Amino acid sequence: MIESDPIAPPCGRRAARKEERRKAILAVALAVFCDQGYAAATMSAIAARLGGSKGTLWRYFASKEELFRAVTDEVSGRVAESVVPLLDSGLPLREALLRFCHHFIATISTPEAIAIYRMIVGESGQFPELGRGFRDNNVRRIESGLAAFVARHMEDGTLRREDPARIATTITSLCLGEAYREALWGSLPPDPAKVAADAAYTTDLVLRCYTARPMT
Amino acid sequence: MIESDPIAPPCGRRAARKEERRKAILAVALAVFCDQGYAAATMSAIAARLGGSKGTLWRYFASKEELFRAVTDEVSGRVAESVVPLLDSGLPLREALLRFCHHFIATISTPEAIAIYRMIVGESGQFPELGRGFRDNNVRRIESGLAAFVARHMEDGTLRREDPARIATTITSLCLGEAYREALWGSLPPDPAKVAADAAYTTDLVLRCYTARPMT
DNA sequence: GGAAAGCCGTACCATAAAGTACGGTTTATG
DNA sequence: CATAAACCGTACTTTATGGTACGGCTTTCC
Repeated sequence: MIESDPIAPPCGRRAARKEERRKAILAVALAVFCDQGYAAATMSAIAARLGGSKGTLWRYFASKEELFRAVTDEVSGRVAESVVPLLDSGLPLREALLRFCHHFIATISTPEAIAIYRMIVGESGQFPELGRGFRDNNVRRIESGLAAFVARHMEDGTLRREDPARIATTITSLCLGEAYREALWGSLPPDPAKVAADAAYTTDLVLRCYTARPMT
Repeated sequence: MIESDPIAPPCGRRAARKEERRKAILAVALAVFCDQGYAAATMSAIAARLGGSKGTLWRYFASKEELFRAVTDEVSGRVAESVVPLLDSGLPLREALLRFCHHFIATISTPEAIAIYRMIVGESGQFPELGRGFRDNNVRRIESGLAAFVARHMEDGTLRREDPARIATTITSLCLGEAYREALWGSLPPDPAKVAADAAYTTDLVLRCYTARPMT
């Protein structure tokens, strides 16, 4: 028998198309899930919006649940990825922290982010891995990044030496202020002024509490 | 005064039974919704667990959605009621705040509280009033209570004069620490040690930042 | 050029759950 | 005691949806 090509992971145009199709499905499913919610979203709706047929959907994902999981997996960590690098900007403490908080609050208050979070929280009674995945892929990554950032500033003497993980949690908790709450509980798009205010307040408070030199 | 009559509302015994029945339905529905989630809970299951028939359910509530709304209405404000009075204990600032935080964190980390919160957040994409009701009946009441408490301690000079509402929000945000997160995202019953630690941490931080005399 | 894979469209199946209908029974009210 | 309301049990209707089956069309691969 003739050997097939042993070295060709990204082989053939066929596999490429397949991958592309998969991404397309995930994207469409994300959109539909986002504006219908998990329960209300139907596979038929997803297929329709995809422009394809239902059969194709089941060729890629064995069930609605699996598709949903794939979607959340795909999306999990997106916030962390977009926001953690900001902490390596090399800017001075206050500016770096402020930028981080601002971007972080703005990102998680997005209608899309809110919709995903709602689904994760809402379904994690039935599927606990959803909540845990969110915690591990998003929250932990962000707080690890923050903790490292904080620790760096302890090294150079700018911040008091306290538990960096605690401070990281404190920062993310404080970021869940008025702006975010209005989005989550009030179903309103975030008000940029409030986002900025919450970011500034968080930054101020943290610096006030944790700078090495006591406040004046 | 009404003597040993077990049910004492002013109306006839018939209306009383009706009210009682309604309460029973709400209680059962709450339980079923809590451990199945809104979508997975079925009216048949509720009727079964109630020991009654489906017809009865529809005599009291026109639809599943209406029943759900009634349940959340009934439950909304429960945390506020159980936790706000703690602020009027007359204890010194630190003790009062610590007690409040401890009780607050413990209450909202309860499996039932988590289950209800998950439903409210999960369904408030489809029914925005749910989230708003939660915010208005629970969050706002709690934070109003806290703000008044804080303002009182500003009056007597214990705390710095800053925006009491902001400080109230800060306190509740800080209470959503490790213990609560483990319950919400990790689907684990709350660890009493962590609850206590989060309460203590929150209290310390707030006092450190907002006591009138700069920290030593 | 021919085989195979992937895909579309559509029709279909099975199931489950919301909501209805109804006859018979208990229970309060007058 | 008679009436009417509330209620139970059960069977039924309707609708929606996850999931399947299949015939034919298009694209990729050799």
